[in-house]
Amino acid sequence: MKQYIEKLIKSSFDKLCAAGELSTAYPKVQIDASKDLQHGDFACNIALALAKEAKRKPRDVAEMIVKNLPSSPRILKVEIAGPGFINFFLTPQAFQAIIPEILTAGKNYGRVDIGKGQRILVEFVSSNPTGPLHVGHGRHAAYGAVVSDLLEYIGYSVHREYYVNDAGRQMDILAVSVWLRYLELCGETFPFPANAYKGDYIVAIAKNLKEKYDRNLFKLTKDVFVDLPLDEPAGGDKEIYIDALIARTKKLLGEDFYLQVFDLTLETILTNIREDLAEFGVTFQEWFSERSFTQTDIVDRHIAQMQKDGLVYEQDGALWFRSSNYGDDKDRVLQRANGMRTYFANDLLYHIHKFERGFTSAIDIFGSDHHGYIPRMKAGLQAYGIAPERLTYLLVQFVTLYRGGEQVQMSTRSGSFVTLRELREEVGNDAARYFYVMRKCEQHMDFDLDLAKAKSNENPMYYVQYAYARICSVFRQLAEKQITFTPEEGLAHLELLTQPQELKLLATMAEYKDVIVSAATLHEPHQLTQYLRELANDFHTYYNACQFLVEDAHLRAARLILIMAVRQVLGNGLQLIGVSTPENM
RNA sequence: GCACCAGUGGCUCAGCUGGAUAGAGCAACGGACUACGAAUCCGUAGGUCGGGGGUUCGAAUCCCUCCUGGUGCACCA
Repeated sequence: MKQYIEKLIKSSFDKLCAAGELSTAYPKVQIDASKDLQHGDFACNIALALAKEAKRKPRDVAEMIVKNLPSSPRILKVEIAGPGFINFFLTPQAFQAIIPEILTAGKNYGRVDIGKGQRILVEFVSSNPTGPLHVGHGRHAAYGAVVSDLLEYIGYSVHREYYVNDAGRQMDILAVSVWLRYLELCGETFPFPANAYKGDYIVAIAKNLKEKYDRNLFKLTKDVFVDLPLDEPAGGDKEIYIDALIARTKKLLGEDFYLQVFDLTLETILTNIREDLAEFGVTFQEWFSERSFTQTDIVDRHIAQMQKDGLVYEQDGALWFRSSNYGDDKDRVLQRANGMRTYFANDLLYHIHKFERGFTSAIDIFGSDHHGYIPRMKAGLQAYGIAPERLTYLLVQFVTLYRGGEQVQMSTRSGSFVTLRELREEVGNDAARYFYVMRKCEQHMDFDLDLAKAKSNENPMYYVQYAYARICSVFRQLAEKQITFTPEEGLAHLELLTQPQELKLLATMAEYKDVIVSAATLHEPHQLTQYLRELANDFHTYYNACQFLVEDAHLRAARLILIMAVRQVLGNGLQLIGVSTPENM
């Protein structure tokens, strides 16, 4: 409808230009659905935008535009108001036309083709496989999934990717943690390292290890801990201590056995993460392994290329990337003095590789604590000749859990955290999905478990689902009362839909496409939850104001076809955010 | 110290590519079931949009500055 009105305005504008009344360029105009019914259905600000350049009063410009508007069966009247807004009042027919459009498109109502099939890579969650997903990851998962689905809905070809950090020191600490628990299961006792992973899942993996290998991986405690530096509780440094312990473990077990422990640990945790996400309705096209990527020669080749291009220099035995030439605060190390590549080096090349794989753009959904990382990554891409705008960072703020009015303390290392799985079991997938995307991503989220569990009417998800179920219930009543109804009957009498509540519902439904496009392009799923609440509210209001199953067969059919369209839009929206559409509750 | 995000009714938030009287929900108060589900609806009350400057026809929105909260500033990942 907006586009339609814009066309009318453009036509009037062109006419004025041709007549020499106006000589300015067509400005950026805004056409918005009015908040206040007194301001009509849509308002346009073109006169205010033009006034300055045309050197006329806004209201005069508005008058000229209105005078030259082509007439249309969809426009009831046009008024000039306030400082120079042009308000459009639509005819009921204009609203009613939305119903056949919705019902014809069905599940695809709302789909548009803005993306034109462009390939876009969305990387999200990418949590280190060092433990189960917790509630923070859940927000990333839900948000990333909905953003991806929305982009797909507007015509992009979306590739959802999980970057598996299966290399590096954290993974070694994890493997050692498991092995030490294994030793305990073999009957050894010793103080557990301060910096090791302590969650129950570590013990569970150790049990598997014990079952699979019995005592084949066993080493005596005294051999493991002999001549190690002091751990933190003893006054030492926990980082130095754990590194020494990793080296000792590798030495005692040998490379093959160490890898067995490592792989079993990784596989167990990764499988758990995969299943957890799948149950949450979040799936990926690709699980991209850091380890296998860094084992290729791509990384070395790219670093060599950067050296050749003069983007890199050597200092204190390390290899530095001149990121400060590209807007970063300082230069960054790619290769440490000990010959090891930094995480940044691998990650940068991974991102370059994304574009080499043919994606026109990429989105990274990261925790907001990574914000400082963005400039160096963009610098790296730019240095490589990849326009930094092709990579978009979406930063997701933390989730704080409240239970019994108190903040739940969370720490991955100490193992005291609430997992996504626990959350899903407590509040259900639907509520979790809905709540996670209800807030814009950069907004810090307080998640009150008691409230979410309460399943009271404070939960906006129930409100929307209830509207859907209520409509289903009406159609069940229809069957019980053996009233016949066909969509054709309804479509034939749309002109009977003239009640204010009916026009409001039609107007809200007509906005759906705009909401989808806006939510998708701005990566703001909360716009959709907000919209669904409004549509549900319009329906509930209608429900209380008018009866559907009335005597008059024509009116009845028209009303039924209307709520059928409402059900379609509610269903499409709920599906997009990954929430079920129960026919009764 | 530098950087990023946030600061809107009692609470949780929307509005932020400048637009008409700042919107919802919850909580509070008052109403509506002999009708398709009252898990609903309708109404009332409640706000110096963190403070102060500026830009302009117009600022919650843009600029500057200050204050508060969170986060980040490794040859860790």
